[in-house]
Amino acid sequence: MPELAEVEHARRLWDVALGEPVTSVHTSSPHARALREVDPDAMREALTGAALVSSEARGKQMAFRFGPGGSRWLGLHLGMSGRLRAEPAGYEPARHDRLVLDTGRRALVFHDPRGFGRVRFHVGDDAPAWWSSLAPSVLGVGFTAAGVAAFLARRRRTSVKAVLLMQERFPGVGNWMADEVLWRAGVHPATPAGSLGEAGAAELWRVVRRVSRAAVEHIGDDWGYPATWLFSHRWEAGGTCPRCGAALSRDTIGGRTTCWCPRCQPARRRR
DNA sequence: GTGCTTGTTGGCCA
DNA sequence: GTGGCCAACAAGCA
Repeated sequence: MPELAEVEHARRLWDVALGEPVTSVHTSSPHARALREVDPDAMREALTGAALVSSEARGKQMAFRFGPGGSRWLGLHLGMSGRLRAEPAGYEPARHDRLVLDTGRRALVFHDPRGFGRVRFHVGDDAPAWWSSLAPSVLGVGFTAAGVAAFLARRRRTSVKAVLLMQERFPGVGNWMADEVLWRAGVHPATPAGSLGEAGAAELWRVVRRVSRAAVEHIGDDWGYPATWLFSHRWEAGGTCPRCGAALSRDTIGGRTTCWCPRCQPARRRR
């Protein structure tokens, strides 16, 4: 389920170890896909003895910084099925644990059965490109209505659903958030991005921010979203629209399973 | 057994 | 070069 809010939540789970030096580093098989971009031995050497000093999430990406000045950069992406956990000291790495950092007081675990997640590592005072080149947060000042309008215009023939999934403009928006946004905006997911126009783009911009902010506020240990959200009904058999009660539609749009309300999000007439 | 899956990438084609 | 689409990656679940 890792989208913006879940990633932010995952990041906080590891923050319990802030200030604690790493005593040992366990990685799964060196040829695991998740580790394809790192040298496990070099990472182990650079992290051992270094304390976790800060963490940050940007969209679906996370950076954990270790050591004096935060010069050791550990980047994590959860992929489809990744989870972060903090376990008591003495934790034994289990199947599909891609990375386990032991601090002596607890173990920080990156668990990812499907292996679409990704570990990156960098040593240096400056942020590596995989961190510094990320798109501006949808909750920050760099995410503007004008930027959204220009992006939609450039991808005018692509379905708005597929466009919302593009991390280069909507970092952190994933499949369920895209559907939630379109449902609230009353836009059919197959609508070509270019047909929304300036007003439609501005509305989409507003709703992306609103859904993102609300998702971050609601994420927590009990992790559930309100029953008034499409999210709560999209996977249940015979799910109905929480706003109008109509049976929800489901189809593949933009290459992903997409759920929408045919009454609240009618297909657009061609102009 | 079948047919899905909350993500990303690379390759192909227009 | 840009935009657009899709298969592939892997494991678990119904």
